[in-house]
Parts: sequence; structure tokens; C-alpha cells
Amino acid sequence: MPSQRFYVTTPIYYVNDIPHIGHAYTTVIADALARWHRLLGEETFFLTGTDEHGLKIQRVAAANGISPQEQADRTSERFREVWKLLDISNDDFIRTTEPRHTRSVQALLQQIHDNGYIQKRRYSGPYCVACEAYYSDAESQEHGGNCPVHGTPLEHFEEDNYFFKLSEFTQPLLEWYEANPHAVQPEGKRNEALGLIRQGLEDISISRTSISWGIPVPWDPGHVFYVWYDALTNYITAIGYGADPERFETWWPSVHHLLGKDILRFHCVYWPAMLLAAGVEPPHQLNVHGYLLVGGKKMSKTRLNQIFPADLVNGNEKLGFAAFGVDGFRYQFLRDNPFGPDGDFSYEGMLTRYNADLANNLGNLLSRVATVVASKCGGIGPAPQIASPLAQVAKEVYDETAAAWAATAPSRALEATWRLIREANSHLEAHEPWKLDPGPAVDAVLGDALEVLRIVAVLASPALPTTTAEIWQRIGLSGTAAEQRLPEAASWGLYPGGLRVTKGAALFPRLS
RNA sequence: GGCGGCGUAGCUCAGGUGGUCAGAGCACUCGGCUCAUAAUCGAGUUGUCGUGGGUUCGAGUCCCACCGCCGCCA
Repeated sequence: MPSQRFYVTTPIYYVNDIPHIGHAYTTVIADALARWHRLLGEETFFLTGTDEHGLKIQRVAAANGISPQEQADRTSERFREVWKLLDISNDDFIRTTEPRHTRSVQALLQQIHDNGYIQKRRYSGPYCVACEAYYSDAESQEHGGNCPVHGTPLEHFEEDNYFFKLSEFTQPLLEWYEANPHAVQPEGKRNEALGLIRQGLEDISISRTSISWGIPVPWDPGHVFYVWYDALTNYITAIGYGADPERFETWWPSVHHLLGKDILRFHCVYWPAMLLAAGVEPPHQLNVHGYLLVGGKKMSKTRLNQIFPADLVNGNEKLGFAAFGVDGFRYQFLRDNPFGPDGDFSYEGMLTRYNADLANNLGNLLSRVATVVASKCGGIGPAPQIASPLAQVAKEVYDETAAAWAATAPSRALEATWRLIREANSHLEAHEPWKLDPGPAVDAVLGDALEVLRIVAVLASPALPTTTAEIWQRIGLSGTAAEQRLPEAASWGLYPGGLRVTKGAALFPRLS
């Protein structure tokens, strides 16, 4: 059957900054979504990458005495390393300095140009290098000649710019939003985007002559495209825009863009407008999330509150961090904060949640079941009862879990899945198989518990790829949890019994 | 200044179209169990659902005002 397709993206990360848990937050969620959709048997494409052009990179490189390309190479590599550490299953990693991207950007903007939506004008005004954006004289004066965002002095720039006639898209965008009420999630963010559009849109400058580190404007090579229009295009480069029309058609526009609220304007206004101007359909869905705060504050280099994934995965004595492992890390960022509002990371909160959900509930369930199977069933796991009271719970849990993933709500999805774990612990207490003599009664209870572990392993595999694979193996099943297909694999009663159950070391050792 | 939103147990939060809506998890208390990673299970406490009015037979749930917090835009 021609399965559905699921295309998910993270923003591409700018290579002036090394990867911290804010980057990881978005990327882990995208990864879990991709894994969930693979479980559903959907053809899935998961894209992340790095954004490497622009004056800021040019300057950082110069300061480091290296070429911009070298600068980009080094930092881009840092991102790839972290994603590898975190078990990120991206299908592609795009870099905006790749030739395929140059071709794609040039093709897209040439098309927009051919369609009459790009125009050359002279521009001058106060410019912030850090923002790579012009400000109005009024804004400049109001902030004493400094950037409203960075507080650093604005520089006077004057150059010929190509302008994108964004103003002509006010109405088309409003119509698109009207026709696609769920395109931007959550609704509050949709309203913000609509607010921006309703105010009326002005044409925007999309090229620079003052810098060289960018993609040349094809019809006027003295110009390079402003980094943002270069960056947004990555989402279509990776699926063959301008190079492989057939491939492009298969993946576009059924895309889910994940993005932080700071880049809402670019994604929810400029990007759809650019696509409309090129005669391409806007993206199917834009999922906007809040900031991941640390101690209630935005992470920043100057505030010294950045946290790096490896310090939590492997532990860091100096910082007093325990080693949560890859899955412990992933679980925290998927489970602790609802997707959408700002979330606040705290080490204490992470520790509490890890111990409660992973060590006590899930890890300990596996541990106690394995022990009793060893002592009462000779180490061979019995089959579940078809009429188990847990069967109904499992069905409800699957439905809730699936609905939550479909709504891009990983925290709710995991919360729903964990209900099955609690019910299984409760079921064990109710029947106390460790007190019974070996026999059908013991087999029934333990078979049910093993079946819960099987189902949980599948449902939690997008969050915990490594440990669910381990559970799968320890209860004697072959293959991996991630290879299963939903919804079939969530049906009650598939654990066959007669398999060797292995005790093994604690899956999630308690941390203090 | 314009437009959104928020304020529910100690903590983090659920609670479409008003009538088991007073909830979940964590924390806490008591009790059980001792298979298990001092894990687990059961029971329970805490709330004037920001404040004051209003509509209604009946309002966290609708309306108005106010207080406090925040976001976006200008």
C-alpha cells in the first residue's frame, strides 16, 4: 500500500554557536517524531543541518584567522557529533555551503525573479551586523544608535539591494492562512503570524553587495543573497528542488517544520510568501515552540548558563552532573515540558524525573519481572492472558499515545504510555506471583507483565531507542522494538511466551 | 499605545461547546509488600479553581471590572 509520507525538519543551526541543550531540544523532538512515524510504517524523511553563510561567520572566521569555510566546517562538525551522541536518526544533514544548496537557492530565487517579484533598489541605513538586518532611523535614534536587540552600535550601510516584493503577498498569505487554519501550531502562534501579516507587509531586502560569504545572485553575481533567504531554502534543497522534480513532488508540501518562536516571522511569513512567489505551495505545517530556559532565563553565552548535551549524557563532575545516558537525556527533553510554551530546564527536575519514570517505574518493572520469571518460571517467559485486564488498558494507552504524537505533543504521549507501566506494577502487586507456587496463576501474571514490557518497548522506542532495544532483547524477542509496525504491534497478546528472559544490569541506575 | 495569552493542591500542570470539574504526576502522611534499582502497591491530606461583581436552576467553565504576570507588535 502506498504509505503516507512524513517529512520533518529542524531549523538549520547557525555555525556561530556550538550545540547546547536548546538545539538538542528541538532536534530530539524532531527525531522522536520521525521515529514514531517510521513505526507507523510511513515513509519518513528527517532533515537537519547547519546554516553557514553570512557576515557574522565571515567575521568570526577572520577573527580566528581561518577561512569562513574552515570556520563552518569545524562548527558544523560539532553539530554532527552531538547528533550522533544523541542517537539522532536524521536521513540527511544539509549544509548551506554545499553545491546542491547553491543550485537550489539560485533556482528558487531565479524563479521568483522571473515571476516579477524581485526588484533592485538603492538602500541605506543603520545596520546591525549581528542581526544582519537594517533598522529604521527611528529605531536607531530610540536606542541611541545601538541595535535594539544586541545593544551594539549600528553601522551605516549603503548598497544596492534586491528587494522581494513581500508587500504583494499580504492578501495571498491571509488567504492561505484562512484556507489552512492548522498550518501554524499552536494557535497562539498562528495569531501572532496573522497579526504580523494584517499590519501590512513591506518589501524586504534579500541581497548584499557588501559581503562575499554567501550565495551569488544568479542574474547579478556582484550580489549575494541575504543569509535568511539562503537558509530557509534548505528545506526544499534536501528533497531535490531544482534538481529532481519527481523527488521534490513526493515530499513537498507535506512537511512539518519545527521551529523556535524567535524565528516565527521568517518561517510563518517570509517563507510561505517566497514559495507562493515561486509558484510553490507553502509548507503543510509549522510547529512553533518556546524557548528552553535555564533557571527561568534564556540561555546565552554571556550569562554563562548554557548547558551542553554531553555533560548530561556522560556526566560532568565539575558541574556536579550525573550521567543520564543518551536515553535519559532524550526522555527528559521529550517528557518534561509540553511542546509549545517556554520550558524551564532544571537539573533537580531532570534528576527527579529520571529516577521516578525511568529507574523506578520502567527499569524496576523490567528488573522485578525478570527476577520472578527466573525464580518461578525457570527463566522462560510465559505468554500473556488474552483476557487480561491489562488488555483494555493497553488499548486505551495506545490510542492516547498515538493521538498525542499526532498532535506533536511528546510529553503527553509519554505520559500516556507510562500509564501502562504503572498499571503493570499495580497488577503485579495485586497477584503477588512471588508468593505463589509455579503454575498457571504465576504464568498468567508474569506473561501479562512481559506483554506490557513488549508494548511499552515499542511505544517508547521513539524516545528511548537504545534501552527499548535492550528490553526487547532481554524479554527474549528477536529484532528490535523499532522495527515493529503500529498499530498492529500494540495489539494485546503478541508476546509468544517460551522465550528466555534475561535479568541483566539495571537499565536505568538510580542517580543521586 | 494596539492585539494574544496566563493566574487551578507545596511543585509542574490537565480541565472543547456551563451541570460526577474539583483532577494527574511529583512531593508529603499513614498502611501493605519484600519479587525488584531503599524500588513497588493501596489509602489519604492540602485547594474559597487570582479578586469583586453579573448572567443562569446551576460557572475554573460565559460576561464586566480590577489586581498580578507574560508574549507579540508599535
